[in-house]
Amino acid sequence: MNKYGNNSGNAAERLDIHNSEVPEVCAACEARHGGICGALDPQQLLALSKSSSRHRVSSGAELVGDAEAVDHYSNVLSGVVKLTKTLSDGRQQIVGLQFAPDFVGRPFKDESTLNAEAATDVSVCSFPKAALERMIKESAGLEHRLLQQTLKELDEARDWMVTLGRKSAAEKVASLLLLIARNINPYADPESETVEFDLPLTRADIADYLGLTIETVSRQITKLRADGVIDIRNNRHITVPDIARLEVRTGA
Amino acid sequence: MNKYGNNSGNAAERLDIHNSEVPEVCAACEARHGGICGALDPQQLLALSKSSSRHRVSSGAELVGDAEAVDHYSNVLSGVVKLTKTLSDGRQQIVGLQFAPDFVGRPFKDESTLNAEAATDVSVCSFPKAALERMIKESAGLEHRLLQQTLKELDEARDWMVTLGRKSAAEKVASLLLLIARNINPYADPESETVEFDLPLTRADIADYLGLTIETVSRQITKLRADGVIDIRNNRHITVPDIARLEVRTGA
DNA sequence: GGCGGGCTTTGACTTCGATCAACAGGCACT
DNA sequence: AGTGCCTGTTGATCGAAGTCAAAGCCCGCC
Repeated sequence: MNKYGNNSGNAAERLDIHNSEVPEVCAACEARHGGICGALDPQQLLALSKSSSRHRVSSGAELVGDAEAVDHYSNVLSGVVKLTKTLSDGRQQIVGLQFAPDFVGRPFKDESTLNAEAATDVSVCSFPKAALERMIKESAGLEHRLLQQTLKELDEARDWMVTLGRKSAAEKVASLLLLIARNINPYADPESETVEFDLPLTRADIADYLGLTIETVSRQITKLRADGVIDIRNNRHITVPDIARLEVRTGA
Repeated sequence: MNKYGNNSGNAAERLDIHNSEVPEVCAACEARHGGICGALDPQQLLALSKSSSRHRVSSGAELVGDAEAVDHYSNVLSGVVKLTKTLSDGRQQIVGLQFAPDFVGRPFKDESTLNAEAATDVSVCSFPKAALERMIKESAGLEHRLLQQTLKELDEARDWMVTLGRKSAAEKVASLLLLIARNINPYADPESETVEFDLPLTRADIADYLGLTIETVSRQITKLRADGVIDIRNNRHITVPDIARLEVRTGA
């Protein structure tokens, strides 16, 4: 079994013979709508798809190791990837969550400065670092998409800094639930007042994302449930009957 | 007095007549070494400099307001700019510090999502949003520089998330002093073990950057001084006799 | 069905940083 | 010199979140 877990397959095997058309594997791909591949024309898509491949990564498996040489990038197609940093004494902090169709990787650096790990079972489309960097040089649109994605991540990181630095434990937990509710199902009606989803994170993950302990996270979730803001089944399945009530709990 | 404070002057007034040469105002500019203007050739530099102008912004003045329409971008030439976010009830968090020759502004968005304010007296080179965005379309190199700068800021934001989420108050204060020591004087020998600088932030700013109160910041600084890790004169001038000893205090 | 291990919850107690309050130093202005 | 303001320091007390400990729940496995 390779580092991606099981069930890998090379995308190039099933390419359409008409190379002016969108490659079959890319045709219904998340990453072409909102993801970086949306910047590519059919010919470029074909070129990239020749060296790309889809993988399933099982929960807990590592996509990119901290301080490890990076030789490939990925697009998340489904599932959630957590980006973590660890201090020398073992304290850990999740610094970002990547949902479909986000890009995973740090362009223009040979070594990763963080750890990317599957929080749930994940499927990704991976391609060699060199192939993408070559394509960046040829396609201004691709670099533009990368810039847009990076700016989006920077905005999100800065929003989260406010959560980490200035919110109470109760507000932090509410903020996380809201973040997940808004990202986990990209096709949900954003106007709908009731939302339902499976938590992609364990209590330990939540604690690491919020800068809390698992006990504190558990207590705050219990309180939200006791107050009727959320409903929980099997510790993971969450129902938010009224998103606006959850928003109030985030502290703005 | 305009919103930049005093002493503004239009750069185009003193342009060299040989337009294949680097414009005089840009010749010795910080932003051409490491800043985004380094990506421009002399002709492009001339074009941009025609609509750009240098300003002095006095400490405390606002460069960009939150939720305000953005019509210009800037490069920091000297001094320190703080980027802040504020919750509806007034709690504040500094989400980034910009030193020379950093770029200030959020490309491709009409409204700012944060507040940029001069932490010290600052000098900047500003240019219209439209001029830069036009130039981005023409020069792939410029967009590449912007991407590099954005990736750098994202790395910094994520490092800081670890500080906010997982470090003790003592480690936070040490981390901040180290950050400033490393950024305030770009020409200092990075190998030198003793460093000296003026704090560009008030205790309140430090508290807002670290997610603490001013009292806690003050106590931790007092402790570092008592332990001989730093020396302070006039509340602002800091001497670090041995950078390695400060690093140990950051919790790594 | 019963066993075992991982995840989660709950409770008792401790601690770090926040809050409240008083005061000290520096500086501008009268 | 004297006053007032702003920034920073120090002390006393409080409370939110951490730590330590025990028990419950869920699920796979024998």
